[in-house]
Amino acid sequence: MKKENISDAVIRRLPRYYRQLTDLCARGVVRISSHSLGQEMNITASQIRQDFSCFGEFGQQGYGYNVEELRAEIGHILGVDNDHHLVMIGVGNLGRALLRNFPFSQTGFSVDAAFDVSPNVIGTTVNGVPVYAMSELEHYIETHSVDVVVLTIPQDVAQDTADRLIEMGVHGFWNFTNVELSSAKADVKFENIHFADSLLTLSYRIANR
Amino acid sequence: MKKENISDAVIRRLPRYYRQLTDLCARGVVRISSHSLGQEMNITASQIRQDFSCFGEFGQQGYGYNVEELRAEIGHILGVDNDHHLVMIGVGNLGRALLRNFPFSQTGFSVDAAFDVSPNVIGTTVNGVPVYAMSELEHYIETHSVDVVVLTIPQDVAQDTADRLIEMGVHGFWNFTNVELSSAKADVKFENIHFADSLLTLSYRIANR
DNA sequence: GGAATCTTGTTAAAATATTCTCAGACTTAG
DNA sequence: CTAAGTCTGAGAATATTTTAACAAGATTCC
Repeated sequence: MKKENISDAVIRRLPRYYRQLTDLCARGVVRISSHSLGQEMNITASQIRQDFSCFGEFGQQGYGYNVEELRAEIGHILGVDNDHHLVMIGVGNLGRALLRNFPFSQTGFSVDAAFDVSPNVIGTTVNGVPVYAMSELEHYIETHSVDVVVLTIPQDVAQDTADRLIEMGVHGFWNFTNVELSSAKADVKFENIHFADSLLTLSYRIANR
Repeated sequence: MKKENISDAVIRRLPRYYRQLTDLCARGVVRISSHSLGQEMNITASQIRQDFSCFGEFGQQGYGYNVEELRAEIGHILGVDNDHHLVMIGVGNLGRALLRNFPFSQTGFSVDAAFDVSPNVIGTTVNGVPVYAMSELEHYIETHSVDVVVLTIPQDVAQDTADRLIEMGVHGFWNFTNVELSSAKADVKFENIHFADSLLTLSYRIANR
């Protein structure tokens, strides 16, 4: 039975399923039951079936799931076959590392442009992505379709920059700054990578293990 | 009433409290009630009080919380005043970006060394951190105290490397590779930064907003 | 083809997490 | 000093998430 509102907990597990299924594909596994998938992932079979059932019926009784088919379904749910357009704001060490290493295309994103304030990088390209001056951002957004903006900028300009972009209609932010961004508009989505938060939870857990 | 087992959900909120309190400190705010803190953070006052009560009684009826004091308490719980030792394995674009930008010392970590296989970086220093050959890793770990290892290496060597290190007594991993690491030992803690998972959840949410 | 075995999707139960409520302690203002 | 107002921490009530149970469909093996 398809569900209307999918909980955040479920959504956050989807990429992990997708990864595992990609791996199974690569290993040539053709079919898998929720039970064995659960064993591999250290998740209960119940949870897996419950999760999948939010989106449809992908399995067959007595057989299990076809790995390739299930992978495609979850990929589709996550939007890996979309053609989302993305621009990066801030081409410092982190921004450059992402442009060079991260497989954007495998996740359904094409990186069209990057922006920075530094004359050192303006006019260059990083891994084929042209770097423009921040002053050109407004015009760029108005004349191109941009689904997601990656924020790898200093934290003191993060909220202001986001506000400007939201005003121009951007509704997806991949935020690497150490601040909690927010918007009055409910359909603007923020996804944060908070390095410090992550390391601090590890700090807590190794001290209290 | 202090609790014995703290849930993961609570632990993951602590760094956010810490960040907000740091900000309040900087703004010169001396006291704050759970209610107003909740308003600023978009969290219910109940949840805040419930969370804090897992660790002790930090507030005062009729007054609220002393910002500086509460910040210190939470910092202490998270271990920002610890002196954890950390080494980085893999000095590619991402590793370098972290070494250059991430404020390790503010989170209670000192970065003592980095390791890589590439002759181009072995023998250099990045932001004051010496880069050694991977072949020296074993000896280094045996002769130094290492609490956390940062893994910024290719995913195909991630689990093997982790296994070697666990064998040598490392029990904290900050994992940036796109694989799920695991260990039979329960006191080994993994904290993952899965970039792709993060972007995929954003992809889902902008498509289903 | 038929019996035994699997395995799903769903519903129910159990476990967790969040929110509500309120007595009692403290603060502030007069 | 007193009265009115504020705010915490704890316990109770909800809500959500996870796990268990199971009927029914499908597969496999003989």
